[in-house]
Amino acid sequence: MPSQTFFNLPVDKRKKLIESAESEFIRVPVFEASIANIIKMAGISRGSFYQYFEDKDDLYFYLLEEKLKEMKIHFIGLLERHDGDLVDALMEMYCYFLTSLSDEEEKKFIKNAILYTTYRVESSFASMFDAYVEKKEEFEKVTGLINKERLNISEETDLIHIFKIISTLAFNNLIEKTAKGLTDNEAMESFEQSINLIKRGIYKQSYKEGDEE
Amino acid sequence: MPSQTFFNLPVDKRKKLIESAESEFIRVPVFEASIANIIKMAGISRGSFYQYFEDKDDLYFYLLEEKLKEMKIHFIGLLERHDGDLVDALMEMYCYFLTSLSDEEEKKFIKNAILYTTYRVESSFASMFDAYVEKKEEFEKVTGLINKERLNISEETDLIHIFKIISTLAFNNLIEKTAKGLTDNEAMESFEQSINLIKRGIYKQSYKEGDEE
DNA sequence: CATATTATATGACAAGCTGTCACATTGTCA
DNA sequence: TGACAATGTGACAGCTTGTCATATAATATG
Repeated sequence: MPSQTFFNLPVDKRKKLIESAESEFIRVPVFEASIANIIKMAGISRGSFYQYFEDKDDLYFYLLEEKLKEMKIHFIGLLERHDGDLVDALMEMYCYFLTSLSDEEEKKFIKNAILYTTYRVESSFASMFDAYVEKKEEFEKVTGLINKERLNISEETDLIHIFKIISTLAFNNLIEKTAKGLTDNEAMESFEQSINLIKRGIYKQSYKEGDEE
Repeated sequence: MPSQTFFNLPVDKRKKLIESAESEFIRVPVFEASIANIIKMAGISRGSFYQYFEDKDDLYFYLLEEKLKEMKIHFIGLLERHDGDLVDALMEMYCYFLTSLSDEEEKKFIKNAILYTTYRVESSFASMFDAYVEKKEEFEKVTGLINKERLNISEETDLIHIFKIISTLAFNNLIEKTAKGLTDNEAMESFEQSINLIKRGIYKQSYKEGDEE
């Protein structure tokens, strides 16, 4: 987390610093980004930088999470609009995310995040979908909205697993899209095909029942 | 790829170099690993290092892929042993991978790979499961072995999607296990629960049919 | 055998990076 | 005005990487 000093900064200065950082993270992935570049652009001294942030990562994850914050807000609304259909809501969520990456710069930022994703980056993205799993009350607020009638759930934990499966697939679809340069449509189609498969099950009903121990 | 010069090296020297590199990648993740440390341990000069490898990544991915090579060999055998059941074969594959990470050092190496996974690392791991998708003939050799009767496939591409879904889930399970320090059993259980969900489908049959457009 | 040619090995080096610290400046309150 | 805290500064040590002129070893050729 950035220090209080950073948040005490006059708006202009803070804004300039953030913009400088963004433009550096647009240029190259985190691990290649240079603090020297950022402070040069922002016109602050090296010492100041370390007064605001612990290190490069501290700044980076602050930015990344700020960018993802507004995404999270949408989810509950989407769930209501889809009559509690978890899958449909998550799918539109992902679609919204894809199309909201409107300008080129935003896309490059995400590309640098995605292609050099570490566990921590993935967690940030995952929390866009399942932040609710962490905080019990938030989670229950969401599960209350979900139409469970529709889902093939036998245990309590199944719901969490479904959450995880879908967000994992969404995230992986994003990586694939980014790496292979797919269009939004191509990515969404591939995603839909996967989702349809797991909706209806990858095993035929007849075999399944006979096979299960 | 390492240069020919590297492969021409006397066995002892090459071995020592590889061991030095391994111990550095066990100590810290790639992006923190220091070439200086590796060459000091291996007793070679800086210049030589750059005659063998393009850069740190070149060495790293050479090592990583060597480690994964033997894993791939198992897969066809597993598929036969499971009467062409794709899911069961992939599951045992993953289980084998987990338990084969026997010694502590091997585990640390993988941990450093997993927690600082980039797209390239993920691709290396993915290729353990779906290398076959890339090479057409290899792929057909494998698909020939798969019992498709059992699977809920309507389009040609569904099979590839199933491959991808399962390997994505396996990889993500590995990340989760590593990050949260789960035991092999805990990880496998969680993985099985996810797999069972997608085997039978996450939507109830009745709703599905009525809902689909 | 001697010499030419190619392959390999070396470490000093420029240019870059990070995080720290003694010090300078600014702001605030009594 | 003085005193104290908050903030800003850039030189610095110590690390990093990749290059290159040079030295040595190995092989081929007349």
